[in-house]
Amino acid sequence: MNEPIEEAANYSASRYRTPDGAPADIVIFTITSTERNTAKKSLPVRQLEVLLIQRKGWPYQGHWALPGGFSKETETLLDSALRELHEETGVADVHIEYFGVYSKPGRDPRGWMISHAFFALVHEHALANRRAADDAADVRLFPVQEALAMNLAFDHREILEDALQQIRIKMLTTTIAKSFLPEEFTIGELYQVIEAVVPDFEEKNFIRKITSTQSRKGIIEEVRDRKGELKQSNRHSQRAAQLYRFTDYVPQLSIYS
Amino acid sequence: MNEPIEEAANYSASRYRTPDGAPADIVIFTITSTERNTAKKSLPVRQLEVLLIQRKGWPYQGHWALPGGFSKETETLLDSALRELHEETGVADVHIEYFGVYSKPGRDPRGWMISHAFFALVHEHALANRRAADDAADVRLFPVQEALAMNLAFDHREILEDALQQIRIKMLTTTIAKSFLPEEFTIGELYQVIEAVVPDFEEKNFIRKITSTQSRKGIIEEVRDRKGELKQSNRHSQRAAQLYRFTDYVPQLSIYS
DNA sequence: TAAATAGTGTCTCTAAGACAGTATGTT
DNA sequence: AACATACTGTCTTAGAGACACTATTTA
Repeated sequence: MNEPIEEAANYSASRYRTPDGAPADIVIFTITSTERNTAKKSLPVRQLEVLLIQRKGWPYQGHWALPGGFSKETETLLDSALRELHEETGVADVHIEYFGVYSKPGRDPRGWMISHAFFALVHEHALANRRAADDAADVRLFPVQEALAMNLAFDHREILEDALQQIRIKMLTTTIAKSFLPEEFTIGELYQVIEAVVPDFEEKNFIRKITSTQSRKGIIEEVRDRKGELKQSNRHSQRAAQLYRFTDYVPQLSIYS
Repeated sequence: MNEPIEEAANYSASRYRTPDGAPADIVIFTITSTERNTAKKSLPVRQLEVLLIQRKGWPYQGHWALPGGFSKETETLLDSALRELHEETGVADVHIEYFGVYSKPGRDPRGWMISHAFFALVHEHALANRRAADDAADVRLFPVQEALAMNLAFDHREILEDALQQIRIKMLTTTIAKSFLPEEFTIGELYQVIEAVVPDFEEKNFIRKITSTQSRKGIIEEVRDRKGELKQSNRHSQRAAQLYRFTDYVPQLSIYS
């Protein structure tokens, strides 16, 4: 920026073909809870779902697609994604993360579109008051397995697969589980959330490991009330369960130690 | 793609401002070895270095920058990055990975440029026959600490910082160390490579852990010659050291197990 | 024979993993 | 009292962490 301005005159940017747009597409995940019909209190069934919109116009009219929109010159791609997320769901202040670019020639019949993919992790209740935006005929949550079997618009199936792979890895290596949980949660709830995202997750002594292993016990901490008493919840069982919250600590993983 | 073609006529893509280009920038890392001047054979000093080019024209003329180039409509961004990497270094078939997008308004005085950042990990000897490309006045390797202290073009310092953070995490959680090592290497060499990328890496019983810990010993394996004898090397010491190679196994890390 | 790297012995403490057993409080 | 979840006891084996010690070869 410290070059003489007149040099710019010698630069011709438009000698080459330029992209026709830079959309941001968002894979919005949530975990829904459904109560089971049992004799006593029991754990709900938790399922990972993804928000899709039904396209109103050309191309792929009537097909289900990931919500998204074109980025503007005056904003970053993250800004575009946040704007789109807010338009589509009314939520702000959630976990959102960039995870990939899709640039295969011919992927969009409208022209040369380089698409930027984000994933967002949202509480179920935050999606209560969603509505179809201008460019959508309908908005719905689909279980991920169902969405993967659908004939989605563009290369959105590939994007969804990649997003899913990403959050499976991150669920196990970071504390993103907290995006799906209330501030204070039980070990059983945490276990269920991990299971909903990573189907083959299985830890026999989960409660042991996470609460009494030196190297990991810093991840979560017991919740106490003002009197310093341990705070418990019996929302899922007769026997009350200890409540925990995440700390700010994130362990550094390594294959060499 | 199963919509009637004539619908496309109703779509006007150019109602909005479109990007002026989608460059791919590459952070090319290598580890250089310098022999120490000691009485006996000794381990070389290994240093992480990054390849920079000196810009020939406007903007940022004379400044050092990451190599990069504009993507074309007929290729993916990975193709652009590979093309650029090959032009700049003559190498193909190396570890290259996408890691981020840079879209802050005003980041490039030439216009609305959304830049895509890759990192590549290259053997030192592969950079022997590099030369300045058309758009560069000079090409050189810089130690990363030195590069970070320079006044790089555009937002390339930020990109370099992000790339460095990425490879530090990946050095410890994946087997990218093999990109910097020969096919067969000693434990001492592996340790040095990790140290060069992650300065505060320290494992007292490294050889123990990596060779005799059940959960990790699958990462590398001892090399044997045709007769089945253990193969050793004395390139860095009087006492020969066992040679190892990476297997295809990559451990799955988790904070919950 | 000393330099420089490579590797082993040994000890203590903590964690992993399995799994049976106990705890709690409603319907 | 049976259900459904939430833990705890106990045992065995494996790994971490520290650090002094031995091994190998040749300038």
